[in-house]
Amino acid sequence: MSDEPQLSRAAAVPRRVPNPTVGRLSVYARVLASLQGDEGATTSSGVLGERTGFSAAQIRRDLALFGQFGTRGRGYDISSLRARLDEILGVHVARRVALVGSGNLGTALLGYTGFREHNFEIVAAFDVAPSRVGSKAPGGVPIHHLDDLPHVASAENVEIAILAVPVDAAQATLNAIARAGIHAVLNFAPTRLEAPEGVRLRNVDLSVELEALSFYLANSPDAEDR
Amino acid sequence: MSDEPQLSRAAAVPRRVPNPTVGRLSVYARVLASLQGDEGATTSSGVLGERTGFSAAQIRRDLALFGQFGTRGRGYDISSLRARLDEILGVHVARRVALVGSGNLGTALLGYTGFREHNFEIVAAFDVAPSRVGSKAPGGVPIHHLDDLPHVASAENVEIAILAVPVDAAQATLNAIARAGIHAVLNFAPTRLEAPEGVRLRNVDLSVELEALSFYLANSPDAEDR
DNA sequence: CTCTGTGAACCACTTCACAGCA
DNA sequence: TGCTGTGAAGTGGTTCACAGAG
Repeated sequence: MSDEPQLSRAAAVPRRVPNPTVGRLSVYARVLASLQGDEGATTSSGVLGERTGFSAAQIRRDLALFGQFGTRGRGYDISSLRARLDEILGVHVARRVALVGSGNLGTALLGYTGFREHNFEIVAAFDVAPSRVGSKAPGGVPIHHLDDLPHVASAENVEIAILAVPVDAAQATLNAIARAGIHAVLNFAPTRLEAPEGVRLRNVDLSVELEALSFYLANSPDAEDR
Repeated sequence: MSDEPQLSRAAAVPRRVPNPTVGRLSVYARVLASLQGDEGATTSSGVLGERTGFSAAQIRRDLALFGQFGTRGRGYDISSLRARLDEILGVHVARRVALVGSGNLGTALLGYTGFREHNFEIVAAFDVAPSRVGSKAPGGVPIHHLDDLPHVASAENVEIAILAVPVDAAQATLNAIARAGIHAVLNFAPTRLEAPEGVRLRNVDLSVELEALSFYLANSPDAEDR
């Protein structure tokens, strides 16, 4: 069972995929979407390289991880590669997302149209502030009390949580999310969280990003010329 | 001049710093801030490791890049290490930031209190929508027309731009930012941008983050057990 | 005995370079 | 001929493990 004879192409997702590859797959999918043209149109690792800023070799290597979709001499079929990438990324089905924390940032995220385009659907929001609970966020998403998370999450089949609560509440809220059976969390709270068993956690940390920029300003490798 | 005899500690910022290290330094600084206690209190790479989730060896390696601030057997002096990190990160002086694009996400960022805490100050916002230009964003930050960027940026000594415009406008706006003499940009537009000469660009891409989470949901390494 | 600073080993990811198929 | 897929080499970052300072 370790070596089922591949019917030439296709191929399942391999045991281990390098972390950086996952992010790039998402970029490839986006570029392919913008390239999508006539039936049967193809592209190449070279073109994708120009459009994505990654090297052609890198792209071939990434794609080859999942099987061989290319045709030597011709390149990759745009629409079938795109379909396969969506499938690999699991975005061929709509993903149901909960927004936990409906403050400033949280509600701004609700207004971000990119989610829908990428097949992510925010189906519920949560908060603890009495002023917000019970109302609807912009876009008509109902705001529930955090205590209702387990119930609502399972009723709504939530798969991903966006965590946008204050730092002090972040770890406890993350734990509650985990207990509610949600296994993927995108955290915006600027603090290092301990991921509960079985939970995939990714962090978007504005402070870290800004401080990194500040670092480069302060230590510009070629600051002398301006 | 390549080898001035270090007066034991201190040490300038080295030629090359690994990219991941920069982000970690920011995390160390944050944890040190939360640890700050009595005069002369110390901590160790072990403790910092617990608090940050990075390995103790990793932390020692990162810090040693910038000189030797530790004392064998005792650890690191909390407040002096913190001060030195702030200096290395360039956040011992306030950094002046412009917000370019004052839509949903942009204004939400204005409400993010973390900036001030970390010594980043949003001094101006920009937009092209007549309905927004001329008004003040929440927090009292004036919204200028994008055309005034060069003028305002230099008058206000803006060093960092936060780019929060729609995808179609992103590259052109980035170019305008570069022409205005700003050399560090944090981009929220979900698209791969070409950084103009001399511009440090960092990306925060929600779609990529969510698709990465989706990937792990779809290909959970241990999906069988739940 | 503790905890740093650091060579050396290790590992993960990337790039090179080319054989081979269309 | 053009472009993929992939061994092999290379690069960069991390971990090990320990000498040595306090």
